[in-house]
Amino acid sequence: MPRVSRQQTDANRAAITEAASRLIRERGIDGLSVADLMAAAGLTHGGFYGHFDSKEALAATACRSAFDQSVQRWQRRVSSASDAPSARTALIESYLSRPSRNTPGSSCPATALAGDVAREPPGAPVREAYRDGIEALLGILSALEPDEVAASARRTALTEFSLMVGALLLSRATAGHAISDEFLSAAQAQLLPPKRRARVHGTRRAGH
Amino acid sequence: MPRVSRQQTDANRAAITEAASRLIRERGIDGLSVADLMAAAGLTHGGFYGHFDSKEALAATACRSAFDQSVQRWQRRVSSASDAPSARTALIESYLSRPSRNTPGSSCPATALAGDVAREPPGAPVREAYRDGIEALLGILSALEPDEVAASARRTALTEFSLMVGALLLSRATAGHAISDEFLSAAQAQLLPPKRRARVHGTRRAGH
DNA sequence: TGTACATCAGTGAACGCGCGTTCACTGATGTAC
DNA sequence: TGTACATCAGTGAACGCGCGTTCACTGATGTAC
Repeated sequence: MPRVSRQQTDANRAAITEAASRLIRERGIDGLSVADLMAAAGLTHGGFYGHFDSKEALAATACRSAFDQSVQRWQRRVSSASDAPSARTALIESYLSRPSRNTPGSSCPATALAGDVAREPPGAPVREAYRDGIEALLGILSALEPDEVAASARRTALTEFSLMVGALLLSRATAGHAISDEFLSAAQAQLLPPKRRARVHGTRRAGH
Repeated sequence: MPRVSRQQTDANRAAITEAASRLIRERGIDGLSVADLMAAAGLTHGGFYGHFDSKEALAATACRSAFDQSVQRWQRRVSSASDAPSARTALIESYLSRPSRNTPGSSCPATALAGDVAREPPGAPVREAYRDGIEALLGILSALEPDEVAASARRTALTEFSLMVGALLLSRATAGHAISDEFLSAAQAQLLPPKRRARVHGTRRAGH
């Protein structure tokens, strides 16, 4: 069954990228093997190098794909909200939820990949992808801040995003203990005005 | 040179633990090999299993050792400060500094290991060690909060600690770009009263 | 439109390598007398 | 205190395994006529 149509080739590449974007968030860069990835995409491992130069290049593409998904999800939430404050509330409630904590594979790569990217060497391609993704999410968040001045809105977004990432990651690292939920609810309480605050164990979908 | 004295045996075990506590923060749990670890401790790899049951057990011990070091460092800072607010300021300035960002091997395991521990299976021994360490650091931090009520001080400590971990980790993952320093300075500005705020590029020692 | 054939996407065996772990061995240590 | 010897911490070769990557091969696709 070799020599597949160009259309099928494109679909295969998309399947590999999609599987990689999920598996890299679940297992980390080193935890994802080429053989497992190709199997998840319904192919055999030898074909991998027809689509990507190396696992390193794959990691960067998978990271970019994961951020694209997150950016689109954030933008969709913003579009469907009545105003900036309620969009901001929806984003934060979703981000700091149990479903988000429990399904890293479909969650925000900023949190899922932070530890991996932090250990990558300076010139690694995945670092550029990660930085670009962070800037894109920060741009969306800062536009929702009530701050009048842009520089001030960015500073606010930087600290709020840091808090969201830190709380979600600590919640994952302590999952199974009571403190795991405490991280989520304390961060929600800090970020959201009391009136609009939602319970951590809400019914929102996974992701952010 | 086999059959070393009991004193030397204890010293060797301490050397392995110390090397592991540093290397696991630098390279992660999976990134640290038994052979590299034993070489760093000045021994050959075969002797590892005379000291630890498995690499999994080593990870838990190394995690505990790293947190012990952090707890002691925090307590020393608190003891040498004139009052709670200045102790809190010293801790935060040190945590959110460039030296801390650049030397993960001697930095806080809460940040360095969060991503690794988050991916460990539910029963992994390192999870217990991590949780115990987080609670110990939170206990120190919450005692420095001005909140009158204990529950309120804990909530404050939970969000402040999440912000510190998130900002430091994002700073590492974006190192080499201007935004890396922005994460540190924005979090400092958020956590510290303007008057006492210090520059990110201060001359403090690495660590936290 | 139909035929001939070069292209090349995917297959699966194979590569060298480093991993965690085991184990027969060594010889200084620590103990029994 | 001195001697004989059992103990056992550390050595280094070896294990099976999975990793990233390569490559000869296959045969449907896509093109040239």
